[in-house]
Amino acid sequence: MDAFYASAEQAAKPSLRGKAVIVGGLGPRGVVATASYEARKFGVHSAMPMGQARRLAPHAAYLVPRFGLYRDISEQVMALLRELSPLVEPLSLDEAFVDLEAGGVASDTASALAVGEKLRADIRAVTGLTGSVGLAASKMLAKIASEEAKPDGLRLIEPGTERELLADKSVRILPGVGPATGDHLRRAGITTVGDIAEAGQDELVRLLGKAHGGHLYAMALAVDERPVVAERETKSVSVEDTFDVDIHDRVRVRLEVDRLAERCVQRLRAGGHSGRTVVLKVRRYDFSTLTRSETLRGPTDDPAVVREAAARLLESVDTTGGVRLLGVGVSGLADYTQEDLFAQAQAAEAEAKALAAGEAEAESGDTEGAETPPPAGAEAAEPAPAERRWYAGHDVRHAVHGPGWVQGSGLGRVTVRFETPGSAPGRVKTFRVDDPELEPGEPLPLVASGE
DNA sequence: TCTGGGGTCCTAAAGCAC
DNA sequence: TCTGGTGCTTTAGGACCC
Repeated sequence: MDAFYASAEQAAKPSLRGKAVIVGGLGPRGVVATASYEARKFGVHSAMPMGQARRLAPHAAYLVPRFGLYRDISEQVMALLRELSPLVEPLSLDEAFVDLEAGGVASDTASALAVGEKLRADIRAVTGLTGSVGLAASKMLAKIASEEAKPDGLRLIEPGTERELLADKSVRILPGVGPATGDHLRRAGITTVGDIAEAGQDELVRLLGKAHGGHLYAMALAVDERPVVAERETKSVSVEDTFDVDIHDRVRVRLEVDRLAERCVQRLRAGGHSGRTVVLKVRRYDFSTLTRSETLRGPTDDPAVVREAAARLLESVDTTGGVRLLGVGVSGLADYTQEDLFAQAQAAEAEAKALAAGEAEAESGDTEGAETPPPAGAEAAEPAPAERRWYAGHDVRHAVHGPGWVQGSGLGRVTVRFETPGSAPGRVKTFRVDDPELEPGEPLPLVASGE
């Protein structure tokens, strides 16, 4: 999908069509998730700090992402892809590989082009958004083709022309070559894909190591045998928060770690998983990042267990100077099964017994494990009841004026633009943030579903 | 207003078993 | 018993992707 989040917002908000739209975190440390093509003309691009984007495009519309909406659209598109083939590999909400051969599509150029154009038309009809299609003999080349097709295009790489096509391109177009590897190669005098092919496998392996070097050399020769894999199982689950200002208070750090552990376990459970390894991530004031991990004897999805492991890991981290980000993750995932439950119950029982035995022998000293966990989810995030948050870009409904979206808020006021995906650009009105006639709304369908 | 969040994969070191 | 090699697991970090 082209500039996906921004395009979805433009489709939902008529007044933003043709305008610079930037979707991302709006806090002091936010970054750009997606910039519309109009915004890209100002030099704004993804991963750019929001402050820099505001300097480059001060008049753009700045919106908070609405993942629920994007997920719904994504599901519509993925459903279209699954009509083409059972082998669909989503890369993200807005990208996927499709193995057309497995879908029984004839392998000639004309058939592929026909399927690609029909898909683009279907995506537009169903979602109201444009998507681009890359057609080629491998995942790498299809991806490169789709990049070249954007926006709103289709590109087919003819078999046999691959190496020629790659030769002059920057090494950065190859998957797996980011800033670090790009620099590394440049220092060795390698800047194009052709240079890699010329340098030879031995040289690449010497520069980048066996796995990475060998892989890259193959890519440079347009050799990519990676299959399209429909269902890849999750390997880890994590949550992290960057704070608007660094946290110095050790007690607060501990509290945030508890909350993150709680959230992490919720997600873990929602996915039907349990895991053995708990990971704590700390980004310090100077952006240095460290992780600490602990592997348990068996998989768990118990919030108390994860919280306590994370707290233990925190003990080994120096946070003087301030903490910018905290994260808690669980890896070593196991399917959540009866066996796990059984093993857990047994482990808990054994632990309880050991503890009881220990206490019986010596009822002094050892404070470990004696502290009672705080009541689940209690004093945590208790939002001040009067203070409603109105997020830029989110849908609202007014008792008199109907559906609209938040254009901005501050100083006790919230500005709403009243328009819907199918309407003409709408008018703006301003209300008090606690206006009883104003309430949060649900995203409206981008395409009228009337039959 | 310098640098998000959720992942994956690779590497290297260290500890341990054999 | 000492030593060496090997291979697995755990841990930490880094690069990369969208």
